[in-house]
Amino acid sequence: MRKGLVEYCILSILARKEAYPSDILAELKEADMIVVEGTLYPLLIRDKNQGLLAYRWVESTQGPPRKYYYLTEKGREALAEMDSAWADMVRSIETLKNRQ
Amino acid sequence: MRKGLVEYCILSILARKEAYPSDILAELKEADMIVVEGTLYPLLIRDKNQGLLAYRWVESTQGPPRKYYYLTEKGREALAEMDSAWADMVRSIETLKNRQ
DNA sequence: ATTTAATACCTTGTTCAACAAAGTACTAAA
DNA sequence: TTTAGTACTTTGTTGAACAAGGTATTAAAT
Repeated sequence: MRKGLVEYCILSILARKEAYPSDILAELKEADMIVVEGTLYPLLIRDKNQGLLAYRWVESTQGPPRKYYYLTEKGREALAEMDSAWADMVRSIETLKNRQ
Repeated sequence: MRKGLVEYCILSILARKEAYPSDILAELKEADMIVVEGTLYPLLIRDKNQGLLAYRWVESTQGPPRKYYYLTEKGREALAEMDSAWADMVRSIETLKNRQ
């Protein structure tokens, strides 16, 4: 019911611009959301296999080439549903909290 | 990181008034948060064993006696931390979403 | 050339919240 | 003394997230 928040965050990040894993981890960290590599990589692979994400190789001047991930159309649709589910969840909590 | 939202909801409900499981399920449902018995009962027992909740038996006119659960002082402290964690999470999502 | 350090990516095994699908026990009315 | 309704419990499963490793590539240092 409320699993997949990390996935939601990652799709949200990639909705703005393509990024490679270290970029994503850095953005999550800036938002005070600590996620480790062992969580991120399998998640990216899973979403790629489901057709939500795709990637392209990009050469780096400071090391090995990087996998830049970006949202597919299917990924944007999935994100739209997650936006809705997240809004529902926030509303649910508010409902519970504001009840007298 | 973001597990335990059901637990958060239940403690929030019990922070207002004591309740027995069916009451809790009804309140969750009103807030559009579907939780099943198989989730609720073990969770109540777990939190009771951790000292966050306690219960008292109350006779019912329509069936067997009920376990009315209520928050302990330790439970209120735990809830305060969850309030903070939830606020952090909402803030994190907003941060990610509002970035240009 | 060869080692070292940094970067990038990947894998295996574990944990535990939540769920599914049962079951048991008690109460009251038929 | 069944039947139906309510209340509570248990066992097994799933899967997101984590912990703790590993391999591969690149560039700089030796």
